[in-house]
Amino acid sequence: MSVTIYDVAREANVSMATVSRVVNGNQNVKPATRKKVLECIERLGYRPNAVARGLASKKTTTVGVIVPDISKSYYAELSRGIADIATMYEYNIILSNSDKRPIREVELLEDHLGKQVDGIIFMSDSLTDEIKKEMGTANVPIVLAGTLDANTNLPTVNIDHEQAAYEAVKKLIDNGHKRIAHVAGPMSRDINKFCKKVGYERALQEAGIPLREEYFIETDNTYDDAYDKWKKLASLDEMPTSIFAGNDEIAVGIMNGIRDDGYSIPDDFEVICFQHTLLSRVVRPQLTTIVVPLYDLGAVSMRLLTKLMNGEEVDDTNVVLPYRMEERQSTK
Amino acid sequence: MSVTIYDVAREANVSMATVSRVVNGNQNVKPATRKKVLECIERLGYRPNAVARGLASKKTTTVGVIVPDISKSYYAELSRGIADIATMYEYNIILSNSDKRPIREVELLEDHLGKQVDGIIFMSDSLTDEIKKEMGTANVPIVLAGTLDANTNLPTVNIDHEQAAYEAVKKLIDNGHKRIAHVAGPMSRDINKFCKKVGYERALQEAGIPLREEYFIETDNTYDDAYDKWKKLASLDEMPTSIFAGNDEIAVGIMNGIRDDGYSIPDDFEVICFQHTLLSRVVRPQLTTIVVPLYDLGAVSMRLLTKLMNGEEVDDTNVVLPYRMEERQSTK
DNA sequence: TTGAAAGCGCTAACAT
DNA sequence: ATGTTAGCGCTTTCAA
Repeated sequence: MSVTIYDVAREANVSMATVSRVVNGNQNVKPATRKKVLECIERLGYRPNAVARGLASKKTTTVGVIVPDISKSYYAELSRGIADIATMYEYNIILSNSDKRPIREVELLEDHLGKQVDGIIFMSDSLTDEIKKEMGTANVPIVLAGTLDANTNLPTVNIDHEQAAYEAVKKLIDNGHKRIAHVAGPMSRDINKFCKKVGYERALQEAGIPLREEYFIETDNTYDDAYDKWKKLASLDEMPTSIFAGNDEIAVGIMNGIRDDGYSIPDDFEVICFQHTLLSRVVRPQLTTIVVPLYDLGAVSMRLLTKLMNGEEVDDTNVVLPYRMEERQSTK
Repeated sequence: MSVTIYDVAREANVSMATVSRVVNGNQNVKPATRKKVLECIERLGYRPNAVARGLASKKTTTVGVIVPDISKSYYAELSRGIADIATMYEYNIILSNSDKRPIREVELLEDHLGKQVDGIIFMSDSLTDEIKKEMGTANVPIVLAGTLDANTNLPTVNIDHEQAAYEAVKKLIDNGHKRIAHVAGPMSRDINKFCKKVGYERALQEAGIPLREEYFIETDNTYDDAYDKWKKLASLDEMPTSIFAGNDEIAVGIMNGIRDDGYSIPDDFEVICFQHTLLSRVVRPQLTTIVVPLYDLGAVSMRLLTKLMNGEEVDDTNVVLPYRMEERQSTK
């Protein structure tokens, strides 16, 4: 079949061990032998079998990435950050979509572990007890990226969503608004429920503005749903004068609703949101946003994972990355 | 360390062969034995080692996916199609970004082959001789997804971009336009150079409209570049009256340029483009587009690959998928 | 229906 | 600096 290390050894009149040393860049090889071996490798078209290597060395230089849906640009961007750092440290990535389904998440974890990945980066809306239990059986490090970790002590990488939401709403308050709606993503996502919403409420309370149930709208995170939900807000006796949206896709849905009703932004309504995609910059008016460093979340997660896989001591395994606000045209 | 097939065998008082049969669903096992083995597997928390299995069976149930940039929604969407079919056939995916760099593409192919993937799905702008040569050394099937294949006979999955471009431009012509610009993606991408541009030219020629050099604009496929390039068109003595854009991101750049110059769409300019993202639907006016079935391109590629990996006879390895035009507000 | 045994292609002591 | 020799954990004949 295909050429093995043994074929190369025979061809070069050395042992497999020597070929192995050459392939792995071990210095204990006489330059002349190295040259000879390299020539045979080239001539025979030898390509080391990583599976055999993995079995023998118990390391696959592969990490698992479990993501809700790679077709969402949020995760696509994050994954690119993961991939670049993985490449830098010579790891491959096995990428799987969970669609946030707990059963599937457990299956995938099991599956990746069976494939002997050296580590895993996990993303989800919320961690079930089952998945936590499954993670407990893993013998390789796991890092949660952009995923809240309630009462486990798994390594995580995040931004301070609560504070970011607070600042976003604070900006609206500072601009004089008292009627501020929050059009959120699904509450099944912990970050929405325990961070963004909480930050929104904290800002209002701090300003002495009472919370109004009718100003809180939950969406399924899609443009279309957000567009529809605008009607709810529009039908209120007392409409809000500004909107804090969970992300830019939601914000654009709301914006188009506002616009189609003949109102204008930022004159009639001010809008602010978390920025996940290009959308924020290309719609008109451009959206004022909290810029989420998605690429960095991925990159830092992977970097953290490499340390963990190396058995390095990590002082703080709960990394919090900075974010920034970008003021554009949807606020004054 | 971790529990192996041998541990299970001992615990269940059977041979490894029997455990292997149970794990692999082989029918030649007495139900009682199967039950006993299954219990031990459960009790010991045995998890089959896919690396060992891969070495022994010479199949890894893993396919390689080499993509220019997963953070682009074009490829993210396509990859999701690949992933879903892969899951259906119980394959894992190793996903790598090439950034379209030929050297990197060759490295990645080599790398994936070394990992003993059972097949590869490859995406790129253009195939260099080196990559074709490298592909020749592969002992597993390779499918090109959304990637033009000049004079090789690799399996491919595509839509008829030339015809689609022709129809898009034809629509503009039918709407009475004679001054039609083509704002294209980079010509380094074969599909742009040999399909979309050619379809544009064919439509014009067929209508007896002479090609004008100044109406052909190349961009780097980004919103920002397209936005800048609008100025070129705007500065012409005789501006075009309609634009055929390579994709929606380019189209939105052009649209915003048009709009910022105080013109209106579709009254002053009509715009049509290929649809790669959500953008087409959420901008106002919504864009008339050629809808590219990205998910299906991925799914069909993976389905084709499974057949090839199974050694099935495939009558036609150059699949051409249908597309459709969606008329929205950027044309009359 | 079950077991024994020979690899799969490599790494990693241990020798020399 | 190089070779010898066990495995790594599984699948897969071949026997029984």
